[in-house]
Amino acid sequence: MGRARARLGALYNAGMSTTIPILQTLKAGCAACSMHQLCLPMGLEDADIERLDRIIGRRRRLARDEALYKAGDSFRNLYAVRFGHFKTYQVNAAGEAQITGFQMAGDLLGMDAIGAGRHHCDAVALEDSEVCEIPFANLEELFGQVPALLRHFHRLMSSEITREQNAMLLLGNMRAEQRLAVFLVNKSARYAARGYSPTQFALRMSREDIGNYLGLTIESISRLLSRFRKLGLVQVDKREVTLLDPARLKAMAAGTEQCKPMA
Amino acid sequence: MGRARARLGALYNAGMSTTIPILQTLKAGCAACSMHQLCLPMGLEDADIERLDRIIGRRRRLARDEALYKAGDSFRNLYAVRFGHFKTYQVNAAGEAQITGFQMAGDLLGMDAIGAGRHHCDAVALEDSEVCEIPFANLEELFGQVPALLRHFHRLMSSEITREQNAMLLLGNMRAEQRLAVFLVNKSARYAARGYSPTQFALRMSREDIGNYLGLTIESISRLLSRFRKLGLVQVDKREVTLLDPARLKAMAAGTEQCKPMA
DNA sequence: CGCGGAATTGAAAATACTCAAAATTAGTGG
DNA sequence: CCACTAATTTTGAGTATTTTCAATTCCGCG
Repeated sequence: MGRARARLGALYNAGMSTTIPILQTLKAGCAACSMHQLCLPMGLEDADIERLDRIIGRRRRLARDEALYKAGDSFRNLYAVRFGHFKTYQVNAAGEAQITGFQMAGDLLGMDAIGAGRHHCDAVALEDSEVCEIPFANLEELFGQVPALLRHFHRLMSSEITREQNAMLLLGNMRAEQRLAVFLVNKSARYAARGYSPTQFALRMSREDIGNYLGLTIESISRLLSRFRKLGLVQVDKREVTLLDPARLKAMAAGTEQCKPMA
Repeated sequence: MGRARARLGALYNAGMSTTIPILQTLKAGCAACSMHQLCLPMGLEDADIERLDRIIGRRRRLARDEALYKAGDSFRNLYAVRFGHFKTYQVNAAGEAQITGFQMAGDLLGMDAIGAGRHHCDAVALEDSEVCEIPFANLEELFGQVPALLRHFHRLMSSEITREQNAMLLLGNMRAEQRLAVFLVNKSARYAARGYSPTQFALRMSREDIGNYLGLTIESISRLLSRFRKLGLVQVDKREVTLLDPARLKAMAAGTEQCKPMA
């Protein structure tokens, strides 16, 4: 986690993480963004989307393993993921990390920093990604003029609270097997909401990240995936996952069914 | 948890949970409330506190074990705790609960319901308590007129996210001993912030509730408390706790120190 | 072709859980 | 106010799930 060094120069070099002029020119705004049904502009009228567009800052591209922000950075912007995937994690006094979430296109990053005016987790790209920078001060101004925007923002923050309460439920009283089922079913639903296949998708994160997020070790994740595979619940090829029995997985996620390790 | 029936008629009868006329008359508003430095009106000017006062609904008293709201209830109000203590918990498909937080005077309840317009956890009084009902629709109106209020509200929601991320860290990668240390140190800090002793306070919740919150069993909590007691870290009498070695407890909470069970 | 990170698998160990019983405390009714 | 009953807490013994440690294997990439 903390030891993950940015592997620059894979597809993008360090310079790419700053704004690319040609993209600025091509910038089409929220209305044209495929995520505007999920993201901050959701439900806004065209005129209001326009106003939102005007305050949105530059786009930022991040190479895999590059940090969008780090704990301790002062808070100025929220970020909307345009494409790619991120993880956010907190590091405790002993230097161990806990991943608190995985974010994908349409998700908003940085809301936890509003309270203290300072980020207290790291946000790192899991693959080459792009975000919209949303200067929070400007957004606050706009809230006064676009009530629908404010209301949606509150819904987003509230949903973030709900998401984390669900994570507490998972970490607090589910067995390993159920945790992984919940994880897979969740990912499935999130891809479905974005128009992708609910049964076939790529995990963007390492087994270690999954384990960390679910409060388990990498070995446990590996063993569980093997078990799920042997039971015909999933098909796994590297990070490509196919859910072969979504119904059973959902039942396991709900806790109404379980699977024993085979003899 | 789910089986806890409201034990009415202890100090207050069922009728007390509705508004008591004499209290309405005596109602002095936020400015006079001892919690206004921590609660929603924090940092507001007198004139704005006045405006906030005008939208605040009735006060509600709750007897021990009485529910302020239940999962599924439609969301209309936020609640500010005036005195007493609450727990919020979510129930999963299998009927098991996970306590997601303990709230005390000055805390705001219900923010997680804004997103869906519906509560998805139960909030239950741990002792006889009182809350201010804050109609959210009115609060939203006021946001447009009192920017400082909106800003503080955002800080509160954001802090709620932060709190839950810390809970994830706790549940995801701390051992039992460290979890309990964090719990005690947290309580200590929260009482200190309210002007009470940081070293001596009453736990308002059962061992079962503590265990549930920390992702441990009641037996583990009991054993850990015994161990802490034998090591001279705390003194425990029923639910009365005295922190005898706060420094050591803080070190344990931070993960820089640990204590083995004695031979 | 070989290096290195990531993932898998196995065996042993540890932490926390379950089950059970006893002790203590709180609540209820006489 | 006391006694009885129910609920909560404590403690013990045995167990289970998950971790830890270790050894391979797999794969991408130079």
